[in-house]
Amino acid sequence: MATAVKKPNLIHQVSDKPRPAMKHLGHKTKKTVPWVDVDDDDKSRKTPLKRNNDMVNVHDQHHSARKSKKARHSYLSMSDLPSENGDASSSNHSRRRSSGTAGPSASSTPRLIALQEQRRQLPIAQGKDALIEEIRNNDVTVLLGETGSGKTTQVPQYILESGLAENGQIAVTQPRKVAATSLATRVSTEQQTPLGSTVGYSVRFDERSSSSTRIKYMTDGMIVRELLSDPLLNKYSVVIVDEAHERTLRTDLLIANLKTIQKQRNRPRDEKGKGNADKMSPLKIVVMSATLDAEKFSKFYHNAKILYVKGRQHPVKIYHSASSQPDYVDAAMRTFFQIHTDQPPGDVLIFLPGQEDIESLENSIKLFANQLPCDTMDVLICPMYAAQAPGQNAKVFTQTPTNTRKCILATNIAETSITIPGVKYVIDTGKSKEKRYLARDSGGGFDTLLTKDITKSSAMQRAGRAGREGSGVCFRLYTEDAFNSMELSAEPEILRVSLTASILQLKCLGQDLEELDLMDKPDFDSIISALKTLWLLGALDNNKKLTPLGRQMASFPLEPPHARSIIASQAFACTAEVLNIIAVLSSSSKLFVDVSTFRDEIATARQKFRHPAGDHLTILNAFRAYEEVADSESKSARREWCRKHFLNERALLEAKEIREQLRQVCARAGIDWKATCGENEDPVIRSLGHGLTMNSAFLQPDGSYRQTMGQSIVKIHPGSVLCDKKVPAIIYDELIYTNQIYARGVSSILKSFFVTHAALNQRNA
DNA sequence: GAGCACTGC
Repeated sequence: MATAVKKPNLIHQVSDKPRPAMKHLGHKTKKTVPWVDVDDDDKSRKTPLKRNNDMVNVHDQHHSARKSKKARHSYLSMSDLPSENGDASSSNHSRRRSSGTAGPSASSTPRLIALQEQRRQLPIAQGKDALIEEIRNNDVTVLLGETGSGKTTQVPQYILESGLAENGQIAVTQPRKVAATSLATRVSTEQQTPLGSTVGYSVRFDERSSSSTRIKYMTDGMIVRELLSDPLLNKYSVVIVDEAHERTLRTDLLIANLKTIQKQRNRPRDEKGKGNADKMSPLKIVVMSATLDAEKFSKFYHNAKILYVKGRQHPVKIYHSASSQPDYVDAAMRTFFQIHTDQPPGDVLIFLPGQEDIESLENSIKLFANQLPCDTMDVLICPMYAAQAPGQNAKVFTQTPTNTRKCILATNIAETSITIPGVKYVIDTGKSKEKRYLARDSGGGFDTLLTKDITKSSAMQRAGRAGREGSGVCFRLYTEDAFNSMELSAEPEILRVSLTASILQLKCLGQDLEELDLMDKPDFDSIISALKTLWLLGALDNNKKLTPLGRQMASFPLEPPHARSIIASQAFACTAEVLNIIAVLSSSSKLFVDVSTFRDEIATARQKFRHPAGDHLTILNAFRAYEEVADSESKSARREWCRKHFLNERALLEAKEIREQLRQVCARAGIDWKATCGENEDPVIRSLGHGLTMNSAFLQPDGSYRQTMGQSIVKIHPGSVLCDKKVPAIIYDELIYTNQIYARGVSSILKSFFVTHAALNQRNA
């Protein structure tokens, strides 16, 4: 705990130390502020973010790139681009009805006129013609656009108006569902067409598009899934990969596939001839990134041209700590009170790695806030993290009461996923938790979840959160040197997650991950580990070739072990039960919410669902109980029931949607999803066992559990109903290393299962 | 006695 400090006046203590690193103090030359101002001069007060070292580097990189003969990169700032006469519909290339995009005559309401005016004011609007020209002349274009440039909403519309996509749709991929749906809504408003006509979206469980759809916002997972039915993506004539810098696993797979698809689709075209007698229409690729690694995308696509568009952000003043702050929770608290007592009103957003630190800081701040003089503003603390009880997170969005300063304690959830209004100050601890898969050639790999230093991109993103509505201030609890030595951007996901599902999916496309032309190639160990898992599940044969079982597994939108469990349930006639469990496990939110203050109440409420066989059947009990209530009660009664039992209804509602989708897949595969085993639940565990064979452990004489595939000692996670129980053998959903290796989602299983299962596998092999 | 960043099909 960080509450070693007893008196509020000690808040300033840290700043009384010598400050050798200090170069310049801001306008407030208070001795007590230990901050280093990164703006040595005031020339760029308008865009202090640009003053960051890596932004400067971009210029340097581009300058040197321009000199190099090989690289074709150019630095097109908005001032370099020819400006356009303002009316988008006057574009020479516009062959479509102008949809009233910017023409004043077409707009009817003042709101729409304002909207079109807003569009014209976006930084990217001035570079429109040059941008379209580049896209027209190049197969691949890399667009580096800062936040607020308008690239995501405008570029697809420019392409549509230019007629570049006449033979197909324009796909715009996003890593997150909310982004895809909200962008589609926004852009369809701008186009003055109903959502789902000209502009639509496609995300899991939700599709709004039609045969007339020209611009389709979709998740990257969705388009990778589409590869299975349309390997050349013939539907699309332009694919825009947005947020490419995030380097999600699916974005990387898409980028690799687009390269080979483009080679095939653009090949028959005669270099000179415009006559497109070929059946295949060419594909244009636009890669959009918000950070500085655009070079990498360019190199990957044969030195594709990089275009740069300025962003629009309010100025954010950045201070670095003069010395490093090992106890970042304590440092965050001191900084918060410095802001609270010295700075004008405005909410504070503090970035912390996890729930534990958030709770600890919440307690410290509460303790001190009570001791402040009466004339200071009140403090309203809003913790915010994904695992938090739903409804608690909503507190963040409520209007801050008068004479109150909101203090938001958030994880990375507030970095990209959620934008919180009213934030003027950001405190950045420089830390986040990162999940990383540790492959073991024994096959018993596991995830680690450890606190790590963030990257420069991340630090800039966090600082930017202070400048959403007006100028802001960001206090970094690390030195400028520490910032300079940070990695530029996060390691791509493909290098740190389990590849099991992706390798299976690629096998269905006839591709091998190890032969794919990827921007970053994963470790050999990681591939071997995934191949081994797939072989164990029966998805691959001894020659690494896809089996019919593997193909069937890939048809489920699930992790291979879960898909395997469902397929196994057919033989045990308990598909109904297994689907219920897998659906809840696949839900993005947790069913059992933990609020530490109600621990005892939660334990009592959960007792009702507790199943001696473990977590899987406990989940089944809870889901069944909910469905009984759901059938007979009103919506509000259901909600109340969930609240009373500390169940997250959102998880249950999502599980029902997933279950419906899984039932459809089952029906297509000829699996009877209605098959039920009734009261005898032993077959359920057996089905799960077929999917989780590699996730099993045996009890040792000393009372610990040891992996069956690997040598690690694992502990049952405290959140499990089997915690502290000693059963001969367990299966688990996942293994996660924090302080120890914990097994989560645990069920008891007969040891003999593994003997018969192994025999069965051998016979099949 | 002890605990868990975030996505996606």
